[in-house]
Amino acid sequence: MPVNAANALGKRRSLLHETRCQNCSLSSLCLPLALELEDMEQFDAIIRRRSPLKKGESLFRQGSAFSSVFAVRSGSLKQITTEGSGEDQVTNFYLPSELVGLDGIDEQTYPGSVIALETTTVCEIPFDRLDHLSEQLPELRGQLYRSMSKELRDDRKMMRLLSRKTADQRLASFFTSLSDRFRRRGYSPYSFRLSMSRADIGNYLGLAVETVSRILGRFQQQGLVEVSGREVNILNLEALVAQAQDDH
Amino acid sequence: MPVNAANALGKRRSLLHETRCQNCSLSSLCLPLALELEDMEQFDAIIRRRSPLKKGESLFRQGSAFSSVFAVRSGSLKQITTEGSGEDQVTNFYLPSELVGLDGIDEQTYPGSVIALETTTVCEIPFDRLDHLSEQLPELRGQLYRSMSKELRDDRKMMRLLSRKTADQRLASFFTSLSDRFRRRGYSPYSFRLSMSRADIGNYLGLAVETVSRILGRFQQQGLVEVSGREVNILNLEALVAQAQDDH
DNA sequence: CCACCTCCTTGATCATTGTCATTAAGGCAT
DNA sequence: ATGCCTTAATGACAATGATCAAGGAGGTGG
Repeated sequence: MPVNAANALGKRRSLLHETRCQNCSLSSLCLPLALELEDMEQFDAIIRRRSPLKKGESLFRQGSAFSSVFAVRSGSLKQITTEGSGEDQVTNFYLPSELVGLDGIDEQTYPGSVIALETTTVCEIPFDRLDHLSEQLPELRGQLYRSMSKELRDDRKMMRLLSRKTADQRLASFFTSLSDRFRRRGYSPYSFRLSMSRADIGNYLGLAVETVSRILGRFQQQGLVEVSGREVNILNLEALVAQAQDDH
Repeated sequence: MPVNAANALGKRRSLLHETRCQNCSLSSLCLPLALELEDMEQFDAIIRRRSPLKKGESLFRQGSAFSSVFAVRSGSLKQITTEGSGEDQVTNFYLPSELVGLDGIDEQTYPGSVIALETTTVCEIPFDRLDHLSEQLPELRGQLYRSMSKELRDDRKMMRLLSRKTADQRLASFFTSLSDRFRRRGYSPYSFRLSMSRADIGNYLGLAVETVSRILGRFQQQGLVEVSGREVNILNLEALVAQAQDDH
């Protein structure tokens, strides 16, 4: 019994340890990044931890009532929006530390479904409490503004990609952007695993699956990358970056 | 002299009248829309009025330091971003009551130049003062969040348009969207003047100018619209809306 | 009022990428 | 392991929209 109790305590402590912002390895990237320890505790107190999502499970569905934004803790997700009877459209991929659901504030419903691409854990941040806390914590407020602003900026990049770049440039951009995001998160920028399918990539980039396949093949022949299934090895990042630029 | 004084006073009053949020015809659409009269006065106090921009003049240039967001009071503008040695990309058009510059918060520089398409007046809202005021006025804060969220949502729509819609659907979407925005602002949704060139439209929609011209011609033959130069008459809005949808 | 310059239109041709079809490979459950 | 079902690769063909070329319209300044 004492042993069990000790175990239970240990478990609880480790759980607690894992799930506090102060101890989170993402704290330098995530929403509370600008907060003092004391303030971070306040922020920490409004967070709701979720049990992990399994691959394919949805965090929320398009059209459901907006209540929270979510910070990705581990794993990855995609956002898909369905319009009319039309086909789904992948509008975003989310990696750890990124904020999901900000586009639901305006109309108080989520404009797309967000689905786990692998086993994924998120921190749920009830928006009304976040807003209220942001009243007292200017740094938090600023970070929230910055997060939204950054997403706007990224969207502009995406629009440029979709309206001006060739299929090759799109794929190159996709890989260099992923590489960069991994680098920022402390992972290898050269070697990673795609958590999304070719279909997801194509849909996101406005390309047919076949085109994605073909170009991946071409990139391999050119010695830019080495792709085996979903494992990616970037062999020549420079060249890939150059390729991604739409000025030549 | 007394006459002159009276004139001057009259001028000043009318200027004052015109330039206060309470009296602004856009107050039901603009940032302070949720504010009580008393709060609106506070908001009003931080606004800086700008002398009108002439056609082609820029509100700010890409890369210049971020300091303010701007609410369009009259006229219209376009945002263009230049990347590398690549061509310009039109990323947005702004109509009265819309907020310009929100994508500059994150990196503290404006990610694109914003240029008047006609004689245009804007209200300048210094961001630090806006942020500070938003601490005391939850409604203002909420409206700011909503504005950014709406822009994110609109961006998703644009991405969908760019990656999944045909040229015809893009043009149809463009017209129905404009129509709707004019309607909300109390103008005719059927008859309006385009302040942007065909080149701007094409660039924005990811199409060549020639394609824009051709499709406009086709729309006229089909009796959907009547276009003469930059004057637009929508003859069959229903059909145009149907055309804009990407499900058939 | 004319000339010039920009903006717009229209036609012909070409290229990129999508679609269709088929095969191969990989993952998961029985 | 075996087989099924999903995912990926590759080839042939077609289509949408870009590019190139040239002419017309409209507006602005001399």
